[in-house]
Amino acid sequence: MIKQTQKRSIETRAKLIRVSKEVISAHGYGAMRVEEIVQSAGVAKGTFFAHFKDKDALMDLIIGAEIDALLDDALKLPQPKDLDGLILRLQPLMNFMTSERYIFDVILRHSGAAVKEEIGPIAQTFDRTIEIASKWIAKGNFRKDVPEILLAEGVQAFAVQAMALHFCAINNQEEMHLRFKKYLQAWLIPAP
Amino acid sequence: MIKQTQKRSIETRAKLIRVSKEVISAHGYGAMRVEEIVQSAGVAKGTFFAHFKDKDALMDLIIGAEIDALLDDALKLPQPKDLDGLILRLQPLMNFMTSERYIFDVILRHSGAAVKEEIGPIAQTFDRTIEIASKWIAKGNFRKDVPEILLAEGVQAFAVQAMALHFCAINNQEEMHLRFKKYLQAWLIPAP
DNA sequence: TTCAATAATTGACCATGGTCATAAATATGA
DNA sequence: TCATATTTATGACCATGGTCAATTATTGAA
Repeated sequence: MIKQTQKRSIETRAKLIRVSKEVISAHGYGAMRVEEIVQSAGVAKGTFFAHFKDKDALMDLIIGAEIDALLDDALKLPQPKDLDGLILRLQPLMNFMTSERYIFDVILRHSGAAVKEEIGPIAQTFDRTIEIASKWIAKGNFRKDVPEILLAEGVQAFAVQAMALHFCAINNQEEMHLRFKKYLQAWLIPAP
Repeated sequence: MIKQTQKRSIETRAKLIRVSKEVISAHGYGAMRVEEIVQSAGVAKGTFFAHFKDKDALMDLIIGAEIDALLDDALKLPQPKDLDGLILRLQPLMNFMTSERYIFDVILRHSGAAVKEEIGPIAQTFDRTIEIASKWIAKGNFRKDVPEILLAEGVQAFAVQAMALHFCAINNQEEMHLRFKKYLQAWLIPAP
């Protein structure tokens, strides 16, 4: 038997997401409170959890959508061919991910999905990023001794590392990108 | 003026840590409840937070100590010289870090310290791991076109990536180590 | 020993995410 | 349209981490 989803339910869910985005753009991700969302949306607290497994699930959705939008933007620009171009394309992504400690934490929690069947929005964007990056890498002037998918996975690993260190001490965003470049230089263009 | 620490305080703190370790070894890290700790220790809840900034701070301490012990173990063994040896030395570390999803989350949260002055136990073990790994790498038969510190940072980045993917879908520990090896082969012994 | 200053502890209270039995709304078949 | 089944919404309640003004213990100088 297939569960029938009523129009009312779809509307409530949409309202919750819309209100959440409004609240977030006003006060940031970390300050979002479920209580505030349900009050602004005019529904009961239980309704929120009838639509989203937990607060993190909604965050997964909204942050995942934001990342997807940034990937769309990156695809509108000409394909990068060298290291600097590659880094430049990934910069908006990394800047968003590090714009709030809370965002980065949510992303880390969701970057590996719990089970393959229920792979969440953020985990999907990670897959998508690897797919996109591997195509860029294949077309560019980078090492060829290793499959481009592996190279793309490495780019992601280094991006995470650079972002994690960004929250350390007095590192600013410029420093983060410099560190990222140092990693990628050694990873994508080795010269032993 | 220097704060005088009384013996009583030191004892209370030690008791809290001891009880916490007991409770954790009985039920795991994720199941630890502050309420249970203070009851077992026979102190008030406020006392816990007088000794530790928050629950995470205690976890940082205990998990950091565990990692340090594993690093000590690794240093007792002969120094690795090839890729398999390197991976073998890091295996106990990675197995512990992935033995509970909660542990891995705590580690990720603390791997980059908030400010340099108050770098926590886990962040310190990350520094120490890089230091140790870089020495191993310097002595081994690996690429020389890049400083060993950078190589060690990369090893850590790939370890985190392999561990994160371990929680994805049906990956077991063997698969995690295989993936790790694939990364390190390309990172430490490139052949372009 | 006494007393004032400082350190340590206490526990009632709060903040916030999350649950679940119950009620209300909606769809469906006769 | 009515009766019944299914979906959706409700809000009192719970779990758990965390706060802080008040209390108690300790120390050291007179």
